[in-house]
Amino acid sequence: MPTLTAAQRRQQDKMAFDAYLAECPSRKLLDRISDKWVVLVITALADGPQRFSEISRHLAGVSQKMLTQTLRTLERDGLVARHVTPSVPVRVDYELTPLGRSILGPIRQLKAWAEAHMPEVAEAQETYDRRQEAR
Amino acid sequence: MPTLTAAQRRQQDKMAFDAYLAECPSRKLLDRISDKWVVLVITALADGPQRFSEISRHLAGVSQKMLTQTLRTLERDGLVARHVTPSVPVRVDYELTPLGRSILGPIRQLKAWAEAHMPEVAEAQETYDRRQEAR
DNA sequence: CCGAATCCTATGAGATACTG
DNA sequence: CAGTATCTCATAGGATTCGG
Repeated sequence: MPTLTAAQRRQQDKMAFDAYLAECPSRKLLDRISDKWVVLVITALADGPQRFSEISRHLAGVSQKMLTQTLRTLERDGLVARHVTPSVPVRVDYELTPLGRSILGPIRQLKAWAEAHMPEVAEAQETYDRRQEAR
Repeated sequence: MPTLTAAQRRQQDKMAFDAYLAECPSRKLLDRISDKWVVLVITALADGPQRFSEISRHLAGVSQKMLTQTLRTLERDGLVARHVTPSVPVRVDYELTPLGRSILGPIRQLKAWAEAHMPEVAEAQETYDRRQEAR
């Protein structure tokens, strides 16, 4: 018999995960989504379902190994759905699940931030490096 | 002599960085900020300046090597400022720069997402794994 | 207390070759 | 086309030791 209401349970669940704690599963999840390829794949899939080769072309320089690996992990975590059309040759499409779309906002912002603030970061680096070599 | 107006230049600069391209510096920047420790350090510093040991205690399980490394990179990229008080023993404080605070939003959301959606992800994993072992 | 330096191991990640 | 399987090399990251 439950001693908590459903609302209390939900509140509890919310507080139950703290990425600051090493053993907390949310720390591992954070580690998995804090990944260059994850960010790029998710933002690429924002436009709609895409085939393996389309994604591959979209993300210049990704090896098929990393792409496969990233897509598998995302599928297992429930962020991406995989649809196989058993034709010859096979056709495989990937698309964001509702859960996957729920992370789209933060991830897009991260990518946008990196692209928008490159000049400032580059300048900061030059300043830092100049200071270092002056020792 | 410039063939573009300042506004056009600004627009150009904005478009000039594309993380989808392998050689683009913004791809590397994205790679650096898409990091578990970066996310945790930045969110920890959101509360205000903190000493090395304070951050260390805040992020359970971080080795001092990773913390130092992360802080150095963030300092070089201009996201974090380092203040040394030459007492004995030395006191070192870290704080977010304005540039560092500008990324706080996206990063906080990422951490919050991981903590909030752990149950759904865990369930997705179980479903996935059950499907796999049924083969 | 804050960190640099070193050593060591596990994982990351590309290149290549092969299959349904 | 969409993978899987290996191989190889580089990097991540922990443990430990030492220094200002």
